Amino acid sequence: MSTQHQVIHLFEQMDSKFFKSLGEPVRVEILKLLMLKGESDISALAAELPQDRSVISRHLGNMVEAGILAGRKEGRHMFYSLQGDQFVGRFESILAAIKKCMAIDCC
Amino acid sequence: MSTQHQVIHLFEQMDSKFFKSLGEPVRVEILKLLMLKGESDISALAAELPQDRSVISRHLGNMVEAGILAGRKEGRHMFYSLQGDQFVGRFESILAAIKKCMAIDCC
DNA sequence: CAATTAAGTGCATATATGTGCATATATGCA
DNA sequence: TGCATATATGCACATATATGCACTTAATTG
Repeated sequence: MSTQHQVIHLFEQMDSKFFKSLGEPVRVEILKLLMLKGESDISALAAELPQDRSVISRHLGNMVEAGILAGRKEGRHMFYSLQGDQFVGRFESILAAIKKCMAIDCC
Repeated sequence: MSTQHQVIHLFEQMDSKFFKSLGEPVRVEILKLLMLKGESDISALAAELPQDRSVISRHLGNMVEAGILAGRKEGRHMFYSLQGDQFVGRFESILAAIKKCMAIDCC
């Protein structure tokens, strides 16, 4: 078991919106494309995916909401890109918190 | 952007079943309880949650499927516990893979 | 064996979510 | 201004998921 304090700290890091967003395969595909192509607009992403543009648009909105992507508007184009530092930081925080819990005598 | 090889390696680690499981608040509550109380049976967990026992049972099954928990049967009790090492390892693999992608010139 | 207790399953249902089409909104351009 | 392009939104619909109740299955105990 772990101490209450450490567990509470862990679960402050574990945002269900973040995991839920990463739990949808189409969104993960979008993430993959953004890492390979770099910042892209919706048309460029939709061109490589079977879903409708409107669907991609909504998934992108979801990922911005979840703090995974950043959106930048330029003229009539909307460019999306991975929030690299925040994305890494998110996993680092969670991992550090889990390790603290485990270090005690948990599991 | 990152190289295709590294991105592919990252997305081999990112199992949607794992994230989907962690994206459900009730399952996260169960995880929290298991970290605080240690290995527990369904009745003990259900006693601290508003949902029906059958619901807790199904969530526990989901988390075993996702590789988060381990189940151990003892008599008529079914004990569940966090797969601590695997859980940490999962986040470590993902984080390492992300960092390799980021190290290039991505994002 | 009958009764009790723990867990899992079948079923119905409410809600959430992904999807695509049609349309609205916004921007750039001739 | 009129038209084309890029994105977002309203809507309908199919599927997925969470939930609780009733019941079954499994194991202990009288």
